[in-house]
Amino acid sequence: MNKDRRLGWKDVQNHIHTHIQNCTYRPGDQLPRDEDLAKELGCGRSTVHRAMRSLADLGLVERRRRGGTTVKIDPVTRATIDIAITRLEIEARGYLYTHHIVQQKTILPHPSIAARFNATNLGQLLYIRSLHLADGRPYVCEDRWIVLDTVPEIKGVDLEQISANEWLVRNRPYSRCDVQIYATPATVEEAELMQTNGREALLALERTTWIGEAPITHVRAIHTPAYRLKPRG
Amino acid sequence: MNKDRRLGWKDVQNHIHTHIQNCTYRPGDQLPRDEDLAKELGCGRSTVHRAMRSLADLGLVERRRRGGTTVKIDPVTRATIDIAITRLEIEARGYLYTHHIVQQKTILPHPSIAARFNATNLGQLLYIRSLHLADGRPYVCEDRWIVLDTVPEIKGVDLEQISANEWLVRNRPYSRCDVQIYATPATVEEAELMQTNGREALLALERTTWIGEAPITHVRAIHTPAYRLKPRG
DNA sequence: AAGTGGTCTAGACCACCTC
DNA sequence: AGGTGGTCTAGACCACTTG
Repeated sequence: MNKDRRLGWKDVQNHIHTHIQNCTYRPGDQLPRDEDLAKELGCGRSTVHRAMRSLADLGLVERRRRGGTTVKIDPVTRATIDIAITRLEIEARGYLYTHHIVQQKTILPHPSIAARFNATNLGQLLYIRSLHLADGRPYVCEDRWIVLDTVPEIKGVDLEQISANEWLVRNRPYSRCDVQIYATPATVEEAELMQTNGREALLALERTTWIGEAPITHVRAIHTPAYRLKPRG
Repeated sequence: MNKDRRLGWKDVQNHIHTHIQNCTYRPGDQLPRDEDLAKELGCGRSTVHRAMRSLADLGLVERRRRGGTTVKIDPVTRATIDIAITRLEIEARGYLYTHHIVQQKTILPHPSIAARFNATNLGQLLYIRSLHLADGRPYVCEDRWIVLDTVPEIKGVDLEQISANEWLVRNRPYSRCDVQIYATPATVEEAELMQTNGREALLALERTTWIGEAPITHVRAIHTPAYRLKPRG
């Protein structure tokens, strides 16, 4: 006996998705109008709409008013990366997290850093180089520049107790974040800190954040040679 | 005179988002029930729901039935990467795209490749090493393994005319894609192909795809040393 | 100008989870 | 067990864009 429950939007999504995988609908093809699909499948138009919007979010389908829905001609592979607090990432892998500060000083911004913020007159920055360890082994080496004009309170925080990474995430929401990912050879000092052979290839993850127009922080995180960044599943 | 149009879900989203940035709502805080917000703002519950779901998708907020909506305690930075056909990526940057095949052969899978597919008995693979150039300069070096049992038609395709990358995207939808990103030193041969100094740090982007349970292809794309991967803005 | 998707509403019921 | 978010519907109107 069939449980003939009402059709949900995920059912509709699977229906279309399957047809795309079947090549029943091929890249560039026009899909039926929402309303026709609704009648055909026996559900409301909003249910079809919900399914279609989801497929559009996944990048599988393109929708245009008056133009209808088409299967994307040149589909992209869309991957989503969640960058968590380093402590949580390390603990999620089952390791014991520790961290310590290698260097900390107040400086005026080097032009290359100012350029990242796309700003002049940043004022003084707090620079911190810190090492994050998993079970005592180097995991991430983090260079961070914090704009003191935007985040003056951080001067009173003991950053050996709570990492700058964690303090900022907890206390300073941002409205914009630029991310860049690239490979970089380890400098001599970095190789020493990470306990690797000289000039290994390391994965670098750069982030720059603002709240409104005000720059908050720029950070460059260098990972162990074996590190692999995996989009969420 | 105020145009007092009806409130849209994006208005509601901005309203909440602003309060989160203001620290009116701080990480861990409970947000009002959808229904209360709807009354307060003078719109329908579904409009609030739409806004909240969007914030949840952005990773800013957590929703639980009966538990209500809370501001995420440990927010993650969520970045979305669109991996397009290499030709389109190069053309989007305003360069002339060319590509050529460096090596092509039919082989049995090396265990490390079989492991990527998490399969045994893959049968024969088509291996292709190809170079993709932007204005004649090396841009990406691609090593690709194609499972011939799943994609036999590719044997009849002239892969100098259309790259395997593009042919597959156009002709073989996938249902699952694993992505891994890491840094790797260039081998001697790779350094030669990419016209860089030996053992540079290169960004590698690996993808493995399946349709249903059937493995399609595994590809390892190595980028020029200067390459920076930027999530969509 | 007309046809498509986008959004909003009010009401109903469901599913899940916490209290 | 009860309250929260999740979903569905039918109908209405809007906004965009293309034929």
